Amino acid sequence: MNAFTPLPGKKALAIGPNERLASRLQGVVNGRFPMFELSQLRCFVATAEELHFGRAAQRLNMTQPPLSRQVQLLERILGVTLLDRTSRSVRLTPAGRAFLLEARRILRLAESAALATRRIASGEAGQIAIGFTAASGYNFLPQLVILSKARLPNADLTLREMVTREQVEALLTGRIDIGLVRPPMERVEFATARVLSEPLVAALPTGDARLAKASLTLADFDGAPLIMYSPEGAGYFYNMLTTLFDANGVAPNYVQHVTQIHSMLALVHAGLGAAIVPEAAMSLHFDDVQFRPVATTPDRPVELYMAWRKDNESPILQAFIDLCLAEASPTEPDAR
Amino acid sequence: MNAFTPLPGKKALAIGPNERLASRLQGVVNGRFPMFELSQLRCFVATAEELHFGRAAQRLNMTQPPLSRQVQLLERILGVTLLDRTSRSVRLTPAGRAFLLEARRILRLAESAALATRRIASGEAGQIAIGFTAASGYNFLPQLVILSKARLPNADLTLREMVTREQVEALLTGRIDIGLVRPPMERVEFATARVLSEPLVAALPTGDARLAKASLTLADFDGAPLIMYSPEGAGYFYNMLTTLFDANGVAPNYVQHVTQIHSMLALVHAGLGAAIVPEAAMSLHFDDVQFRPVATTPDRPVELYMAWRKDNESPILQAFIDLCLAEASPTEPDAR
DNA sequence: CAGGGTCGATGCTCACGACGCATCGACCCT
DNA sequence: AGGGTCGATGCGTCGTGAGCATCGACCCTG
Repeated sequence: MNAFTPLPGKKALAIGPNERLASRLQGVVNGRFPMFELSQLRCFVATAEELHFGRAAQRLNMTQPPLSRQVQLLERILGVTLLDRTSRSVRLTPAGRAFLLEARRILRLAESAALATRRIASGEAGQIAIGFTAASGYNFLPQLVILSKARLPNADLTLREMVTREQVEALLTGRIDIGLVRPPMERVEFATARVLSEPLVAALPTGDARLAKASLTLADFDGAPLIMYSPEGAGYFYNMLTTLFDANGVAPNYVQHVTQIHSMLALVHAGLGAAIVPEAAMSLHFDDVQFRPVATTPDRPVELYMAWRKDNESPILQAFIDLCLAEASPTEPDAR
Repeated sequence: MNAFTPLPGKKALAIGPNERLASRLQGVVNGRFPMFELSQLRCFVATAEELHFGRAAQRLNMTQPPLSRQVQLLERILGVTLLDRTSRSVRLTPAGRAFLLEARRILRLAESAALATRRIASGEAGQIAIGFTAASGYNFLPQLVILSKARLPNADLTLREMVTREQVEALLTGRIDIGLVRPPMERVEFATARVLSEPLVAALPTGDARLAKASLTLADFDGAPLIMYSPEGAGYFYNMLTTLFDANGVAPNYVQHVTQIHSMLALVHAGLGAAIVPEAAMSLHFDDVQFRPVATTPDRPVELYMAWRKDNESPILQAFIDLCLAEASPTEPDAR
C-alpha cells in the first residue's frame, strides 16, 4: 500500500495543483517519503502503552479524535499498520511493537539532547581541552582537575602536555581552550591570568654537604656541579637561572643540559650533581634525592599563567575560568 | 533566559486566555518544556551545514523567512542560542555544535526506524523464534536456517531446543513463533504442516553380526540387546517403537532406557547393544558405530511437523512459513 | 563617501491542518 | 432489544507555518 493512499472521503495528501504542499517542511524527505514528527511519536507511544485511545488522549491533554487522526497519519506516513483496533480492543501489530521500541528511543534521545544542550549552553557541561607544561602537571594541574570535578562535574577535561610555544599554536587553532604557560605571554588574542608563583628549591643527592643547611642561597652553587636546563627545550627555566646567577655573580659548573625536570632529578639521583627546580617538582620522589629551599629575589620567581582566547565564548570555559580565578589564586585576570 | 521569553513585537507563545494552546500536541512535554519537532531539526541541520540561511532554505525546498523562524523557534524551545548570525556570517555556538551532532543522530535514528518498521511490516525482516526437538536439530533445522539466511536475510532467527510438550506451551505463551514438533499435534489454535518423514536406521557397534546385512528388519532385534527410549522424555519414539515391535511380534531385550539420541549412540559405542534411531541421527558420527537401514511399515514412520499459531499475524512469519512449505516439502499445510 | 549588493529578520496575508464538539457505527453486555 | 463503550469521522474554528515584500545591517567598490 502506498504511503499516500488517500483516506476515503478525504482529498489526497500532498497531491494537487498547489505547489506549496509539495514543498512543505513536514512533507518531504529527500523526495522519498514524508517524515513523521515527534508529536506523532508521542501520540503513538501513549496509545500503545494505554492500548486505549481515550485514556491516551487524556494523558496527552487532548481529546480522542485528534489523537486517532495523528496515529492514522503516522501509519500513513510509514505505510504500516501499527495498531489493530476494533471498537472493543486495541492491539499492537508486530511492526507496531518494533516501532514502539524505536519511537521510545527517539523520544528519549530527543529529550536528552535538549537537556544536554541546555547544560552546555548554561556552562554546566561541555568540553575543555587544557594544554599544560610538564612542570605544571606535577601539582597545580591535579588540583585543578580535582577542583573542576567537584564544582563542574559535567565538564569533560582533555589534558595535553605541550611546551608553551606549542600551546600558543594550539590555542590559535582551537585544539586547546586553555593553556597553562610560562611567561611572557604577549598576544592580543589571548587573555591571561597568573595562577601560580612558586619558589625554587635545590635537589641534592644524599651525602651532599649542603644538605646540612636548612636553606640555601645561590652562592651555594658557585663552582659546584649543576645539572642545567637546556636553552631550547626549557628556555624559561634556562633564562631564569642564568639571569639569577649573573645578577649574583655566581658561576656553577654545568655538567649536563636536559629538558625535562624528571630527567634532571634522575641525574641528581645518579650523583652527577645538584639541580634547581620549581617547588612543585618536590612531588616527584626519587630515592637519594632531597630538597632544600633556595632564597632568590624575587622569592617566588617561577610563574605559571593561564591563557585563553578572548573570543572563545564557550560557556563552560567561562565557568571554568571564573572557578580557577576564584579558587586558585587571588590575582585578577589581566585580560587586555 | 526563559524558553518562553517573547520576541519583541510578537505576542507571547503559549500564554494567554486560550487554554487550547497549552494542551497542543507540540506544546507540552510532561508540563516542563515544549518539545521541538523533527522538521525543526532538519531546518537546523541544513542551516548548520550550509552556514547560510538562503542556501539551506533552497536545500529544504522552502524560502528563507520561514526557515529563519523555525530555527528561532527551535532556539526558543531549547532556550539556547545555536547559531551566531550577523548579516555577513553564520557560525555555530559551542552548544550548537553539540546539538548538531545530536540532531543528526536523532534524524538518522528516525529514518532507520521508519525503514526498519516498513521492512518488518512487509515481511522482509523481523524476529522468528523457533522451537525444535533435539533430533530435528541434526539435519533439518540447519537446512532450514541456511534456506532462511538465503531467502530472508533479514529474518532474525532464535533457536530453542525443547521437547514437543514444552513447545506447545511456548507457542501458546508466544515465547516461540514456530515449533518443530512430533505428532500428534491436535490443537485448534495451531496450524501445522508435515515438513519431514524419515525412515528408521539401526545403530550397531562394530563387530555386531547384523552389520553383514545391507538392510535389517524388525525381526533382527528379537531377543537382542537394545538401547531403548525413555517413555517419559522421548515418548514419541518410545511409543512408535513399542507399537512397531508389538505389531511384528518382536520382543527385544531392553538393556537401558535413555532420553537423548546422542546418549543412545554413546551407549552403542560402549558396546551395550544396538539402537534404532531416525535417519537424521546418522549426522552424528561416533567411532565404532555403524548404521543400517531398517525396513518398517510404513517405511518412513518418523514424522516432523511444523506448528504455529493461526492468529500469529507476523508478516515475516508468514513469509518464513511460505518459504518452508515451498522448499522443505511439497505437502500442503493442513491448517484447520 | 555615496551607492549597490548580500543576507538575516520581520510585517503581512493566506490557507492548511490540528483542534474540539457532535455524532456515527460496530460491538458487547444484560 | 436496548443501553453502554470506544474508535472513526464530519464539521466549524483558529492557530500557525507558508511565501512575498521589505527592512536594516554590513561590506565592497568606484
